[in-house]
Amino acid sequence: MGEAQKHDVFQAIADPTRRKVLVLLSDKELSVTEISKHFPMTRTAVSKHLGILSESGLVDATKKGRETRYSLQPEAFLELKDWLSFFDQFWDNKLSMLKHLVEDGSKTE
Amino acid sequence: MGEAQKHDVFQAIADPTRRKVLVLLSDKELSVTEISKHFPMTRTAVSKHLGILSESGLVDATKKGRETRYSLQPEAFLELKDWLSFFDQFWDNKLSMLKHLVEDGSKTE
DNA sequence: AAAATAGGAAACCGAATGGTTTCGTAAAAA
DNA sequence: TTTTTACGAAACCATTCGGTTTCCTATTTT
Repeated sequence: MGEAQKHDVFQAIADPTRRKVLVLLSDKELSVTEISKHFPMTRTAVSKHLGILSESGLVDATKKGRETRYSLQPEAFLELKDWLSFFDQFWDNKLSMLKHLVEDGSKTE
Repeated sequence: MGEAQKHDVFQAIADPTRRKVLVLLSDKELSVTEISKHFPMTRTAVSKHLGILSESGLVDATKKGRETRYSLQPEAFLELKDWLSFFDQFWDNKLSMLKHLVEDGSKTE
């Protein structure tokens, strides 16, 4: 019950390599070795990235024989969407305000 | 034209302090000193966070006399929304698959 | 003019990050 | 059974990160 969970979803998507991994996994589940082929770094490095992704809940790791299949865990994106959606209101307001300003023409064209 | 831009939006929102700053700024524009009151750290530390946020484009910094007013730049959230929305399709599919599974009743209730 | 206020720049520090190589182990193939 | 393959754990390394203190420069206020 006392899982520390060192990495959350926000940290997980902060790294470009990890974001690319997520895109790769959106197509189909893959092993570490398969994923590694897409990156100019060692398999171990990719493995660590997968560790962080799986710790954050964004991907699932399932052992199948001697290999581990990594797959997307789309539900985990909800936390991100929820946080982002909070700012939607302001985005809308500010955008319509901007529209107003432009239409009012405070700038002599 | 050759702006390096060390910090992008993904890195910017990775830190919990910065996420909280964004929420604060969503209410109204604030100065560094005002924002600092909400955190158990020095004004300088908060100032650095604001530097990163403003570098990423998520906030705007405008000097007004001796103080700097920081405000939300909601348009910058679009990059995040866009990236996230790519995964919506998979989220939807998996969710409806799950729904199916549940409705089919593979679990004897 | 003097004092107070707002805030950034610089130097510094410990811990975290992203990467490497090396090694051990379990499963599959020969 | 021997060998190959898949992979993680560990130790290590340079750089970045989040924070501090100290100091300097503008603006306000008095």
